[in-house]
Amino acid sequence: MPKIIEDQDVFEAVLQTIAERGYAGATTKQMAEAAGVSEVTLFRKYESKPQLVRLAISAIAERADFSSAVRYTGDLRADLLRVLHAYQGSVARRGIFFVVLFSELSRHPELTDALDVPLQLYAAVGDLLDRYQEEGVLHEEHPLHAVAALLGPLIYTSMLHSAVPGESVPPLDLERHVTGFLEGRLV
Amino acid sequence: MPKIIEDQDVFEAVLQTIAERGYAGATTKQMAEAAGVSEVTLFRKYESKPQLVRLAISAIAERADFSSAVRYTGDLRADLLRVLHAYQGSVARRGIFFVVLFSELSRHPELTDALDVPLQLYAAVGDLLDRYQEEGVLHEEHPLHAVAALLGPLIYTSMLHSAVPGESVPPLDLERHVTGFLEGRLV
DNA sequence: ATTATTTGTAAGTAATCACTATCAAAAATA
DNA sequence: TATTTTTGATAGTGATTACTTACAAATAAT
Repeated sequence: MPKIIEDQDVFEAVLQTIAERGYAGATTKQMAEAAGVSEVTLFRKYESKPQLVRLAISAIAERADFSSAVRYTGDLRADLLRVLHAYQGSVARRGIFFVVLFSELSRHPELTDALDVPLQLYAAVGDLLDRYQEEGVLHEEHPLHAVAALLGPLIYTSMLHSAVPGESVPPLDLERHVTGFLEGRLV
Repeated sequence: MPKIIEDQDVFEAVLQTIAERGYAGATTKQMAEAAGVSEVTLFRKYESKPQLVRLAISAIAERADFSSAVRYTGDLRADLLRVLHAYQGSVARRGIFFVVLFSELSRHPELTDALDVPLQLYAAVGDLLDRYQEEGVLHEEHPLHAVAALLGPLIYTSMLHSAVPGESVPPLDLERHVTGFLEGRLV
């Protein structure tokens, strides 16, 4: 009973499984089950586990299209909000996937190139902030530190959210977060 | 050639190994090697892998003693700096361990109680920030969101640091970070 | 209707995992 | 010195891993 297998669906299931069990902890059997596909098909079409994961990451990165979200318009607040919404929608939403990526994949040499995807995103956000610094709108600091202040709390929150299910940790209010980033929290 | 095995050293090696390979990815063989101890000894003394990890986490939590770092003095800036230094020194320093803890250990039911350690720390920091909010010194927001803004960037930076070795990502300037947290980045 | 393609099932591979049993050697204790 | 305790080396357990082979069945293309 061959059905048409959509790569996109398989990739989605793969990333979901990794987000839940970690890269080493996620078995190809689990991935196949999550994708509703036979394990054999996974190897037939994608060769190996690292190759499958690599393809999945590339696919999601293409679809996310951060490059269009990270752009300069002169409206700092709007630019930051757009970045945060894009990040929230496509990265933080996948639970803790990128955290796992960073903490585990860097040790798997055949997968380290997958790290380029988020690293380039962070660099792009850094460039954006750097431009506003040069304009004198933002205080001077290492752009990557500014990126940390902007995206770090999102990662932290999604981390907490995945560890403590329920409503004890409400989702970040992005507008408020941008305000805190720009104007601080002092009354 | 029996030598005296110090639990503390073994625990340190265990956490180090997990920080590097993830919980599922860290083998008992690797842990034994890192500790300079035979793998058999690990099982003789600590029973099983999850038990060993549980003991290691408890031991490090006891030694860290965050409760003395998180306290109210009325000097907001000093209180925040003290918290950040404590966090940087004992958590962020262990590479990415706590991130791995959050992303993986929540799936291993026998280890979930280890999550209480950082969760209680975050709650304590939240209480501290909440108090300053009630005094009218800080803007009102969900305390855990304020904690995210305070600690999230540290986690993000240590994540980047472990993924991209070298000097491309300089360590966070904690004083500057507190300033950004309190006063924002707008010129 | 025939063929080629795609998938599933079943079985099995070698490697690795957490973990155990056995025995000898080194140190601490007496 | 004699004895007990602690550790290491070796070998092995069954389970699970990523991955393969072989064959049948379902669809798509012709």
